[in-house]
Amino acid sequence: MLGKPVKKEIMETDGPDCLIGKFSCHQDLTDGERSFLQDLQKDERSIEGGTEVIQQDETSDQLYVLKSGWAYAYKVLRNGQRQVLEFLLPGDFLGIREFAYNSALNYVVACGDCTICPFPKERMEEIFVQYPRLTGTLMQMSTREQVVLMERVVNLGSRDAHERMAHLFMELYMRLSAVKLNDGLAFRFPVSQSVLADALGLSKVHTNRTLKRLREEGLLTVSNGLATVQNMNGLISAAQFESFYLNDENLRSYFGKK
Amino acid sequence: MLGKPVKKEIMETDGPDCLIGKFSCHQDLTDGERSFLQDLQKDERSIEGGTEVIQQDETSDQLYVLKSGWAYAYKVLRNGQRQVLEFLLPGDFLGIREFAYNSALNYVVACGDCTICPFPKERMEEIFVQYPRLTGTLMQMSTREQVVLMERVVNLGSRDAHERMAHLFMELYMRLSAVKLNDGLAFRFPVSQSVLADALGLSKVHTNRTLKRLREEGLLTVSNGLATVQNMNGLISAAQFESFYLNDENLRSYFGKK
DNA sequence: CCCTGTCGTTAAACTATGTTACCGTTGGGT
DNA sequence: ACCCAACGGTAACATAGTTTAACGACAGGG
Repeated sequence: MLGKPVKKEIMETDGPDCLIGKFSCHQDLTDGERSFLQDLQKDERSIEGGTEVIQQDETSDQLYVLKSGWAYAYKVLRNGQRQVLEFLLPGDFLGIREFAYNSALNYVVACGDCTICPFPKERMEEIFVQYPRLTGTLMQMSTREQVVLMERVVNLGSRDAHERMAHLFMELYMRLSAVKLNDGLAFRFPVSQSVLADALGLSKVHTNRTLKRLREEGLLTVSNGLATVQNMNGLISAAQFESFYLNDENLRSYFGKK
Repeated sequence: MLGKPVKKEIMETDGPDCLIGKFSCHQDLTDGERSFLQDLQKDERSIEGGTEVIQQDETSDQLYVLKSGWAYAYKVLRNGQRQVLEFLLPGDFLGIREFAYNSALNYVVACGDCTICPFPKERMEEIFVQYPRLTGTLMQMSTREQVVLMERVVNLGSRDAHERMAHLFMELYMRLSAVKLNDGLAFRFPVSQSVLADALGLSKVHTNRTLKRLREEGLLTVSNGLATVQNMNGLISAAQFESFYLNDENLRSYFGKK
């Protein structure tokens, strides 16, 4: 608990190619497409934990690829309540939702140190005009994110605290293992209980209680920024988790591949 | 279903052009684009209330434009719970979210009689290849839907029953009045309390209580399939409603227009 | 015509979750 | 070395929301 001499850090498999990797999941890339994508990531910035990458209501013409580390998007209501909308993992775009708007609709903040690759919004328009195949993939990715959001709506609307939390951890586990960022049944989880509470729409206290219950049931432990699934089947059924919506095999292919 | 003699029906301003109208909000259309869109709606079908247009887990290569009437999308959990994900209004696409997947992720069912225009999924791909400007607009529309979903996440995660219900009615009012389907402060609301409950993530009983409270506070009445806002400012502040996210003026333009 | 099912409505008892309050540990700043 | 802020943890109490159950209105079907 203390000296953490061993603090085993899980590799963040970033490499210079996370964007290409992401698109490759959906389609085979031509050389032209490949070098276009590579060009988007030529710029790279390190930011430290807590940095706000995107500010609600502010205008920016930058988009980012999250290359390593975690971030989360949140909104603040007038009464001060904060709602975490989603966790962003390596390979995700930051601000792509805002690119259709004149100003950002939510904050995005790094949770733990991150590497991000900024590029100007206008480059998206190049895609529409010059790379119809990439556009199709982009639409697919955007749809996929919508589907994840819908699942979150179900989570908040229809599940109780216990199911909800189990579901969130399953979602994260699946998303991380899709890009090999898990370490067997464990994964890095750089999220405080209070952020977790705001993601689940629960109070801090109840979040803590629920976490404790998951631990006592032998389903999952979280400590020291590390989450470990102790009983996968148990967790899956506690969450009523359907992996379906996250499964790339269920994605329809438009252009070559899969 | 049959005689319904007087039942004041509010006009559903459909016309043959709801799709074109929708795209025109985002960009000026060329003749080619216009006739392509018109072609998508050449087919037209009437369906009666309760018909399931899209079935969870089933495959279809049809997409639809909802030309008149309301529909809603929902999911069913293993324990039988139903979560309504969104209400679909005239001019909306049905199934566009599924078009990236091999099979549908949720049901879509008509609430009240509807007219829909089916067209094959493949026509979407034509858009990517042949109409980059339409593609950009499509991305914008998809982003917009995501933003609405995010607002729904906030609603379910951070607001209590009263705020939540007020917010939903404000959202619907705004969306309807954007396409002139309101009648002053009133609008058609063909939704039973139990569907409403499943949309808000509340029990039927509490939904009824909350509706009663809104009525007693003089904010909103719902009866006989008709919702009437009695006190707009009151409703807005009860909902902590920010019209921002629904406002087309906040959309960034890529290609001509606005 | 009655019978049955759906819908809105309300009351009372119960329970999941929120609130407030407090404690110990850790780590960074001065 | 100190202090302070952030964080995890827990208990006792307060309340929003659920569950069950019951009633009337209404509509459709035989």
